[in-house]
Amino acid sequence: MSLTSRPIHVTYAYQQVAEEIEAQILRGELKPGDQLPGETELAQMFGVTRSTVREGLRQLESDGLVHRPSPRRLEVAVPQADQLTTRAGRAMALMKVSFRELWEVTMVTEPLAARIAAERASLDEIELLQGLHADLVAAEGQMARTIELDEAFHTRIADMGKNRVLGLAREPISLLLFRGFSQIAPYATQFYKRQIEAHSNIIAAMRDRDCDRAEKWARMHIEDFWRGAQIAGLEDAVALNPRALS
Amino acid sequence: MSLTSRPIHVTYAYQQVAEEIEAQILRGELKPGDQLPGETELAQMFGVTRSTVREGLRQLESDGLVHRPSPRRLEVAVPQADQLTTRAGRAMALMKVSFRELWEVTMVTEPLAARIAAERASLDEIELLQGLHADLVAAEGQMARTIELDEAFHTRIADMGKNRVLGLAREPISLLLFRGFSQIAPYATQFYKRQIEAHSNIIAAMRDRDCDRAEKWARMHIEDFWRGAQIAGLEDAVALNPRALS
DNA sequence: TTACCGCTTAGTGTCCGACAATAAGACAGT
DNA sequence: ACTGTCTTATTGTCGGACACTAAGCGGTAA
Repeated sequence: MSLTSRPIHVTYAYQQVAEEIEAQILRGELKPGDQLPGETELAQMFGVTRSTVREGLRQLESDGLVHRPSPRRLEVAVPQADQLTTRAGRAMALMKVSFRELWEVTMVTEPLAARIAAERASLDEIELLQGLHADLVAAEGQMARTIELDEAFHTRIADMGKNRVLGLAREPISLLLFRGFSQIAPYATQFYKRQIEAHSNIIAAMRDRDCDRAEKWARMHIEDFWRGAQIAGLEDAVALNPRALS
Repeated sequence: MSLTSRPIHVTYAYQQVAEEIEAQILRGELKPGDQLPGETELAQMFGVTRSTVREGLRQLESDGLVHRPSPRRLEVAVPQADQLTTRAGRAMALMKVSFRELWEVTMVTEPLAARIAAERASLDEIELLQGLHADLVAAEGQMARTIELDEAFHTRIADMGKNRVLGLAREPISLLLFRGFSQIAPYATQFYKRQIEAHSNIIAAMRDRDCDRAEKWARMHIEDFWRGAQIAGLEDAVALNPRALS
């Protein structure tokens, strides 16, 4: 007997509060920056206790839909990318994703990022990127710093393409992947040179507005990374959560 | 004058509760499926009231780190992809991302998905995909159903590649993009035929384990989508939140 | 024995009331 | 107009309370 039973949806009061406010935000009745009534008032409005409202608010807060600049102000939040990044990164770490999985995706995101950056970046932005690259060159030998700067370099490129979807999608992935570099660096000693070469070429290509070249160098750069992972024998190793390292 | 001010981090009790439990999960001291102590006990452990514990738990709950199968059981959750999808989709909708942004990324994710699926999918999986395709063919003319099935088709392909990172990254994007198709469909009448053709060819390529061909057809398929958007003049239109349509 | 059934109980969801700390706004002084 | 003080509303936290129900227990029946 197959009796199609939809799991009944018991909605607790605090959930309803959260959902109602969420719905209003999603429908645009509440716009980012708008201030919400105080807890007591909300409690009255919904006909529940303040405790109940609070639980709902905590949920919305951690959903990133509302936000407290100060304990006194409760306002509709503009969605924060880093919130999502944290969450996605955590999820991937808990899922124990392998470097291979991360790499495969990075292998398409970074070239795309380089391509559209080459197409759209302003000269100022390219200059800033150059500065970041200089820092990276100067940091030769310091692994932790190198990783941090490399990651920043790639994120910057992604931002330059002015594609927020790409930014959102790639950030948690590149975070995990590049951080993981600390595990492979000891095995890939000549990686630094190749990295610098690749970065230089990407910048040069961007100066020339040569999308194809920028894309190609980005791809080669990520391929190099993979070679390092192969040498280190970490292709199917699990990427660690950056936040768990502290 | 640039005075580097780190924003002081006032951690309220409920936050500390949440953070402490989160840390234990991330460190692996608490593994998915583990049951947590009751609220009263937690309150004693942390030396706070139950109300405070509850607020912390609500936060963790909506973070997807813990989860209540029944009100009595509070256990460490295995991260749910759909939670992240919802959140990311909401964020993108609120950021008012354009079809162009969505499309640019989809243009690299879907071909990748097709490629690795062609490489790794089992014959059974390909068969199942074929079935999905048949449903889609049968649904000709019904836009809503077509969109739904198309979306399912692409998601299925992504799953077949056994890359969870790709799955996580592409899902919210494709959701927004394909749902958006309802806005362009009226303008792209011959799209259905091309869609079916593309899907057929992808499946055929997968049967032959021809990664390149699978990738190529996926790319063409997504390109077609873009042509539709161009005809409809929606390249820079804002994608609507699917959840806001209800 | 195993399977079923009602009872007990611990734990949740919600409520109420309270209090110290403090941010925000009003107000006054220069 | 700017700065400093005062008031007050609101938050974070507390403690206690109660109805409801899921889970475990023990007893009964097959």
